[in-house]
Amino acid sequence: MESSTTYAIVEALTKAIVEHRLHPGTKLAEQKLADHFGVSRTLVRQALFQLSQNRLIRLEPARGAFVAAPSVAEAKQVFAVRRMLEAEMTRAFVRESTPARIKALKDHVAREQAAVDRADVPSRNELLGDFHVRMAELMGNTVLAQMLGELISRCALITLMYQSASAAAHSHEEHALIVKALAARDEDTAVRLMDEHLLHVEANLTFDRKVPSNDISMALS
Amino acid sequence: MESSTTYAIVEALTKAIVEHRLHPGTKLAEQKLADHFGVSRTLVRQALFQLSQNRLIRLEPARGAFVAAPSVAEAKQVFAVRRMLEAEMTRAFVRESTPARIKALKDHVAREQAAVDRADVPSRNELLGDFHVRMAELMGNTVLAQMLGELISRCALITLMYQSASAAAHSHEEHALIVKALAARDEDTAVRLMDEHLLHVEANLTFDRKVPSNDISMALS
DNA sequence: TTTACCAAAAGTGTATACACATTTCAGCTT
DNA sequence: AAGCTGAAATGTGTATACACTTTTGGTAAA
Repeated sequence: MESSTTYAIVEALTKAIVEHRLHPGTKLAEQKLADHFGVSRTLVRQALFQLSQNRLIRLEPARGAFVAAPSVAEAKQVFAVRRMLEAEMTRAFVRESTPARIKALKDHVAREQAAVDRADVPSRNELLGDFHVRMAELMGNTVLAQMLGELISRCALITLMYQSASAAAHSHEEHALIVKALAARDEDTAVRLMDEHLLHVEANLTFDRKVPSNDISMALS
Repeated sequence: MESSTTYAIVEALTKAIVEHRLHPGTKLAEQKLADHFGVSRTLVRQALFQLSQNRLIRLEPARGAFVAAPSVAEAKQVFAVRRMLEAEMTRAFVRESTPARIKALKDHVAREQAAVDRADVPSRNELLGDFHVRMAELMGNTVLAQMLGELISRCALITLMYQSASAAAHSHEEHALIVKALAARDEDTAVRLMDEHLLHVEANLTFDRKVPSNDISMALS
């Protein structure tokens, strides 16, 4: 089972949704997508189902697929869970910290810095989200990493793209501070900084709604 | 989109897997399942894909679907994440506790007691797992509840069914103690009890492997 | 002008067909 | 007897067909 074609469709749609070329509420008609990708509806349906599991789209029975529009309440819940998870993760990170792990995080923050400097918006957003996943991965807990990845991508729609440039820079600085505290093995500070960081990101979300674009091909091309 | 027929297939297979009528490693051939449920392979494939997302089965390209066999390492990771999440959840529960929420948990524990008393194994196992999901639901955080539900079902294969009767009774007693601490608004005790409870459950897992049964119809009937 | 209705168009839900990959197993070789 | 080979059988991957539902758009009645 499992086709890489389906995966390519999922990736393309995910990118388009996260980058807001496809606005929340936009209908994703199967045949149109099939034509665009040059495949049958079968593969498109598989991709749509997968995207629905990632909460990037909603599937309505007999009506079709629509780009999701996560509510404010849902975003708050996601952040509440992230704070729970990441506070403990940070604590565990300090306790089991190794030079290699610290270095890996420092490298990541350096890449963030580079992306921020050259105003590379897509890279910047991806790296800012990946910081958190990277921490989980470094802990060697793939389940945790996947879970966090899910949570983050779930509100990528909101968190990543609705963030302003200054908010992004702010996020990056906070990541740097967190790494500094981790390196110093200052557990309480690291945990506090992580918690505050997530609260800041949450507070900076903007929840504006835009008009659906109805030209899917244009958005994907 | 989304068919209730597919859902029924997912439920039936989930039940069969969790209750170990289908052993880890068993191949789930699409046509056989289709015949058994009286539908086409289309719906079976949808169901299998969904089950693979829940980690109850593995999909191997061009080879088919097999009942998953979570490794010890994976189970430990799942429990590590659960401890993170549930420690914080317990803390939050105490802080935002209300009489209604306490009562709901007490009722749940009473139902557990009943199931344990009448040695109703399926109900007992379901209720023991649901205790944790119930707490999340009571917090009003559906995202958290879903996430926990996912984690729990992910290792339902291991946790629920490989538990002995005495371990189940032990779990139930610990739930009762946790609720007691919650009712007393004793945050530290509640958190500690929850953490210990999860460690106990983890410690009691048995990781024996059984021979695959190759008669799917029999297992499902 | 607005609302109600119905037929055509478009779209989803499921089954089936067929191409291609994997597994199985009989027959051959060593 | 054990191992290799290849053809048949089995099974998955994708496309297509068709039934049924929703949406659309136009016409007629209020």
